[in-house]
Parts: sequence; structure tokens; C-alpha cells
Amino acid sequence: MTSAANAHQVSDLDVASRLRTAVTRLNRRLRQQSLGGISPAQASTLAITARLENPTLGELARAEQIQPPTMTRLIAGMEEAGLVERCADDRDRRIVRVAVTQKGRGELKRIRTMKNEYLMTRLEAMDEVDREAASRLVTLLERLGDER
Amino acid sequence: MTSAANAHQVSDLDVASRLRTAVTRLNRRLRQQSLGGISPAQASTLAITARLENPTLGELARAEQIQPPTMTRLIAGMEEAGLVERCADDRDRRIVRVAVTQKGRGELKRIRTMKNEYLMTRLEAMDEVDREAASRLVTLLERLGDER
DNA sequence: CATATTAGTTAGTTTTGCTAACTAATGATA
DNA sequence: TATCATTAGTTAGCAAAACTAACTAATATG
Repeated sequence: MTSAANAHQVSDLDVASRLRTAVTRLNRRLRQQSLGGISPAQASTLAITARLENPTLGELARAEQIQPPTMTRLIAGMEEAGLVERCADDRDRRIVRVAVTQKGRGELKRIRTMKNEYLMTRLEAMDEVDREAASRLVTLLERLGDER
Repeated sequence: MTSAANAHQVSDLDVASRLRTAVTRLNRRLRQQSLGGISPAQASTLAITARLENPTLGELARAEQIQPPTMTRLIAGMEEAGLVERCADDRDRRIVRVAVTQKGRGELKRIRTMKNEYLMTRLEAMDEVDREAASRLVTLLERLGDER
């Protein structure tokens, strides 16, 4: 391999490694954002619950990529906090459906800005080119994380 | 506010929101990768310790963006596992320097592939995304997490 | 009808983060 | 130089968020 080719070559391992590190650190940052009584996992689950409209517990677990027991406990805490309600399914009595309460909807609205504050600030500070790139970055990350 | 400026703000919020969600999920995915006895935080700390060469505990905490007490405990566990050693600093006796042991170096080599397997596979499958473009996007992600 | 599968829960553990409060060492200054 | 402030790291205690293993209850299948 010529040195020119070598210099230009970006190895997958290299990109993967940096990507992993960057995701880990940014995730730490984002989790530190205080949401006034609502934990990061709760906030995330609340949002996906609202978007899916009466999802089952299993659907929520799959969507959030966590195991069912973890979702059970998460929902238990959220129900206790009055953010969501468990409802029985008519057809299949094994199934637990989750609905966002009025209070949950209010909280959802309240925290939306807070959750995204850190990233918003940084995006706003960027020029047009970087924002464009950020949009492509999101698409890439979504594909990498959502696949199977 | 002009409608153009308004459109921008909406778009930033949208990108921010999707980015946050994508990072959270991808992070969960990456943490699930089994590393045979070494936890994700340990793996990450081991790598940065090797790269910085005899960093102080505080330097490690800053690099990993966690608080000093968390790093103290992490290093304690890693020392117990024989991956690193604490050494005193000659000049300043408050300072604890951390060195990777022979075993730590071996483990580092062993897990490098495993850590990045998930992302590697997916990046390789995306042949329409060229490596340099991906690399630039990762740089942007690094900026989003490391700034300030 | 018996058995297998599926949905969710319970229980217990681990990892990883935090803050508050502490010790020990160093630096600055009156 | 004695005192006070700052810095580095630790200890203790807490909480969130994830896991697996083992369970119950309901449904589907052969």
C-alpha cells in the first residue's frame, strides 16, 4: 500500500472505536440534564408511550431496547408518579397496555425543552454546514441503533 | 421572528430530539456487548489510561467526564482485577498516577475487536456511506460531547 | 386435553453515576 | 513562619437503570 493510500484510508475499526467513545460520552452528558423529578429513562419512556398510543409493555421494551423486567419496573414507578396508567387488553388478558395520563401529558410538554437544551444550544452555535452534517449524523446513528 | 428563522428553530429542536433518542438507544446497544469479565466503564477507562500514559486520577475523570469519586471506585475495581496499578507521584504526594499492567495490556488487545464488533459489522454493511464521510460525522459527534 | 409458548412480574444482583463530607498535601500570605 | 485556602483523592451513602433466573397467568397448538 502506498503512503498516500494509507493516509487517506479510514479504517472501519477506527471509525467504530471513535464512534463508540463519542456516543458513551455524549450519553453521559445528556443524562445529567436535570428534569425536575423525572428520570432520563422515565422521560424517554413517557415520550415513546405517547407516540405509540396505548402500546403494550412488550412493545415499549422492544422500542426502548431494554428487557421486559426493566420496563415493568420503570412503568411501575411512572404509574406511582401518576404519569401513566396500566390498562388491561380486551382480547388478551395477559397483555398490559400503557396510557399516558393528563399529568403525564403535561410533564411531557414541560420537559421537552429541558431534555434538548444541551444539544439545542450546541446546534444553534453551529454554522449552516455543520447543522447540515448534524442532520446526516442523526440519520446514521438512527440506522446504527435501530437495526435489528 | 421571520418564518425562515422560525423554521430553523423547529428543525434544530427536531434534530436535537432525534439525536438524543438515537444516542440513548445506540448506547444501550453498545453496552450489551459482552466483554468477558470487563465492564463497559472499565474497558473505556482502560483504553484512555493506555492512551494518556500514566495519567493522574483527576485527568482520567476529566477525560471520561465523570466525577472523581466515580473514577476512584472504577480504578479500585480495576486494580483488584489486576488491570492497572496505582503509583505515587514523585513531586506531589497527593497525586495518584495510574499505569496499565501487562495483564491490562493483554486485555486491551483482546477486547478491542469485541467492543467494536457491533458497529464494525454495521458500518461495513453500509457501503454507500463512505468511510471518510462517516469519519467526519463522528468528529461532529465528538464535538457535541466534548465541548466545554 | 396436555403441552408449549407468550406476556408480564418478582426477586436479587450489578454497574455506574451522583453528592456531601472527609483527609492529606500543597500553595499563598500576612 | 504560622495560618488559611486550595487541590487531589477517598469514603460513605444513595439512586437509577440495567441484567438474569425463576415464577404466574393466559393463550395457542397438536
